Amino acid sequence: MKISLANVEHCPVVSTMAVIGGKWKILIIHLINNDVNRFGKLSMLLKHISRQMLTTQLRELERDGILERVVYAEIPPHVEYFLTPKGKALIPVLTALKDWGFEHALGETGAASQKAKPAIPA
Amino acid sequence: MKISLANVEHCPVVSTMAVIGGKWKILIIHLINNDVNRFGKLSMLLKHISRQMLTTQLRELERDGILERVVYAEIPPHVEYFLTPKGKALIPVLTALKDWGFEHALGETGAASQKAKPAIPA
DNA sequence: GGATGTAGTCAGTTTTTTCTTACTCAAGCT
DNA sequence: AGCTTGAGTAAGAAAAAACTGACTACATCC
Repeated sequence: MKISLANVEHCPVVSTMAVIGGKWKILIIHLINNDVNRFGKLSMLLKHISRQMLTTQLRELERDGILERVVYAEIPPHVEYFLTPKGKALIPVLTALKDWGFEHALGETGAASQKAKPAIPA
Repeated sequence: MKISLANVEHCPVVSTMAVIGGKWKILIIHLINNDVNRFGKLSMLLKHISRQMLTTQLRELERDGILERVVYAEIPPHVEYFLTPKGKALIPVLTALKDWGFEHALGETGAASQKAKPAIPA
């Protein structure tokens, strides 16, 4: 989520949204928090994300200090992702989002149902 | 409660993000929660939002049951926006976002590090 | 009889985000 | 000698989000 200098109101909420607002980011954070920490595995679970998107999102999350990228010098390549403390601190946010979603949004809102195209088919 | 990895598409987190993920939505919710409930006032405080954007976001939030639009039959037009109970239930989300932002994102991340004057009263 | 004020709408364009398809690298196996 | 594997890159296109500037309506005030 790109936020131009002109409209950032130095608001902590906006700052946070800038970090987790990407289309796949909270999902990625959630998966990594559940020990899905390899690129291929993430790619498999997030079936409809392109590899490039996944790379981009991972890089941004890394840049923002949310996760750490650990490269093992092996062939074929082996990379693992972990949440940093800063990333783990996002869990309460995840929880709040989840709680609200459970109670108010599952399969009913216009916004949620329009964008169907499930990330992972049931 | 843990989210099943097999059902990420029914993920409440995703549903919630679909509702509040717009560029201005949490800000609008925040302002309305602080009794800024008229179009013109919102437009003034969100200096850099276009009127059309504001209209669109308000309409979407209304469609998603987050806020209620009350029209008074007056000239010049008089419209007020209020959070519904469903919308008020988002306050904990707002709080979680704000808390994380205060502690981890203000003026430091790549995504959110643009500096600006605070224009939104906390 | 023109300006004022509120809450918009409309058409068209630009910017940003996301997707598609093809390609890479280097070791190990067959 | 070629296929497989994991974790990506590159280039370009398509789709979505956001922006711009001009325009509307109508009662009241000056």
